[in-house]
Amino acid sequence: MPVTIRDVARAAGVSITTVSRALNGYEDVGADTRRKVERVAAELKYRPSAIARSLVMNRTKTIGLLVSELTKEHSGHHFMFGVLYGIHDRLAELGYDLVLVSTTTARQRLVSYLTFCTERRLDGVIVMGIRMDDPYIQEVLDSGFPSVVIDVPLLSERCGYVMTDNVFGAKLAVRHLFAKGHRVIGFVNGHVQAAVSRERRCGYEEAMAECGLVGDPDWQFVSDFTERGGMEGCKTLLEKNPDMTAIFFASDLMAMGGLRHAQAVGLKVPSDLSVVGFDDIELSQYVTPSLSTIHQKRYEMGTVAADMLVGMLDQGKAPEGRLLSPQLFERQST
Amino acid sequence: MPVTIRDVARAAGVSITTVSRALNGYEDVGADTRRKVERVAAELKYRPSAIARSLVMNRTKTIGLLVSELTKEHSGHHFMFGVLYGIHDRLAELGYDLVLVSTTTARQRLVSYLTFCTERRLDGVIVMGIRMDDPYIQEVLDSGFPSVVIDVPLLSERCGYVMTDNVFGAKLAVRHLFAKGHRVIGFVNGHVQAAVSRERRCGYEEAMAECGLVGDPDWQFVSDFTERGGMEGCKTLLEKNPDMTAIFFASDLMAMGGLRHAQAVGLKVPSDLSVVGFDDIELSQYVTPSLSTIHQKRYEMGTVAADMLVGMLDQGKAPEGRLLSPQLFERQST
DNA sequence: CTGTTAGCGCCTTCAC
DNA sequence: GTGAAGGCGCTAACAG
Repeated sequence: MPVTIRDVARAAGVSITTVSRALNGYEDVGADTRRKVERVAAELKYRPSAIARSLVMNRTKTIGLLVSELTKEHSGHHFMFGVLYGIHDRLAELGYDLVLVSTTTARQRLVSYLTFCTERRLDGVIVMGIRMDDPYIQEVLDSGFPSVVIDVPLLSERCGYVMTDNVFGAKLAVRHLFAKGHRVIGFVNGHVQAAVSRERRCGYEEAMAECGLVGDPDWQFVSDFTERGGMEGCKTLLEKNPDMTAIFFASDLMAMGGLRHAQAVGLKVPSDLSVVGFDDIELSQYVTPSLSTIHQKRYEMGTVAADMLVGMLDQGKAPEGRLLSPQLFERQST
Repeated sequence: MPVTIRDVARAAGVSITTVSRALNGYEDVGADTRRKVERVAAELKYRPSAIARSLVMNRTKTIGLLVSELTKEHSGHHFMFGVLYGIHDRLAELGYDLVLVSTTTARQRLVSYLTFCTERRLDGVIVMGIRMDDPYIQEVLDSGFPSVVIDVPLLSERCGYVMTDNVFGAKLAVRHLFAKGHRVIGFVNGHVQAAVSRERRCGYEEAMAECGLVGDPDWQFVSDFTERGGMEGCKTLLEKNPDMTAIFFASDLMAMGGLRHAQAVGLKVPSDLSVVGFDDIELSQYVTPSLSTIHQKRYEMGTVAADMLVGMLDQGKAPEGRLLSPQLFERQST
């Protein structure tokens, strides 16, 4: 039904090839021929079929965003949205489309990510919000599909990554609490399957050591990034360590749980207990007391990931590992 | 490079046609032929090219999500994410892909939505977060592109819509405040370009009349859905009407601004001033005092929109207008 | 400079 | 039940 290149060729009285060349900016076309073709194409409202082009060029100019747990309610959403924006905006600038690929749906649990990507002939993928132990994701990465992973340090021939410098971020948090006079500083971490958890823990321990504080295992609690988990972590740490005056949470949502617990047991924040989160989700400005936290550059993570992937695709650049510096945002909870 | 249907045919010792039929579940294929083809296809890890199929079938099984203002910071995000999830999940179940189409980027400001949709040969579009007066969007809707619009009541041959029953929602809010004993109830609305604003205003005025309250124009303020705008609206209304004891805001974010202003001028919520929002964004549970609000079924709006569009596409169903009932969530601010 | 000839990978009549 | 053509809309050699 739509007007094809053939229609334009006929109307302009030239061959299909010439139309193709004229419209794609090739130099070897007569100036007036080109003008005529352009005029006719415009008059006919010709829209070249990206599908047909993809078939012959063997490139779809489309990249997939692989996300797991893209469900109604999930603790990682706050973070992922920001990244999504960055990815989308930059990809659009670079002339790439973005299709969402999630694994939450019944249908997609049957077909692997890899099948999906291959069938759609995606040029590359950006992976986000996926646990390191996800069986399907490994398949994609092993397949040599050009990819960039958010928040997991995986580097190979065709796979780069971008993440926040979590070690540094955790150090910022601990140093801040130390500077505020705290000496018994707890740490509530996220689940072990997240690479960021390892790094944040590492940063916590290193910073504690730097500050000359002994690291007691009882000062740490492994949770799951949820608010409920944060409450539990806060409760446990305070019970085990009555002298604890500050806790660093590996996510804002967990810190919210911490604030809630403190309130429940009548502890004043920040005077009785100081709290630092991680992420700087929007919520953290709004709660009372507002939450001091480590800000991650979400949007920038997205643009960097998009740039890296397209660089690999269009310019054959090598994938790399990029660390973005986080920042401490001091608010009322410390 | 990837294995094609021809490779499978050769390896199975049958024709391309037979492979196609066997793999696509046609009946007129010998039982053992089918088994053999399936086995060979699996062994070779054959992945049919969605691109090639699209070209010949003239259908991409891809729908576009048109969003404007998909920027780093925007007041509508909270709402749009929920809808996005619903759309994506349902579309995946139905075998459709979702590509994001936004207009924020430099490149896309040059090409209209319509051009984009046509070139990608999208099967349909879902439109969300777009002002009614957006010049480009009209182009898409006029073009007869199968579409479903979120939050704007546009109904035509190829265009349906889904939105919350905003009139009813606003009434819920006003009735609730009335039931709490308030008689001077203000209303801070969003910008006029949003269809929902008209409806919420309508619901406010009708409910006021139902309650036997005279509607003073000074009780209303037209703002812009932002927190800052909400602050301003709250301030203005209270200055003009010192006896005002309750305000209904057309969005939670504006209500946040209201809460902030109240706090700034030393008004206690809810005793001095009661506040009701609209949307039930996540924030509203976390602020202190937590915000009473009109809950919108965001995820469901997405699934309904996806169902409607695919119904039009796959079953030739007629587009329709669907209203979803909101709910009052009573919290501490009233 | 421009047209002709081949496909890209797949589905679909139409014969056998 | 199966295969042989033809073509979806476009680009890419290769000739002239």
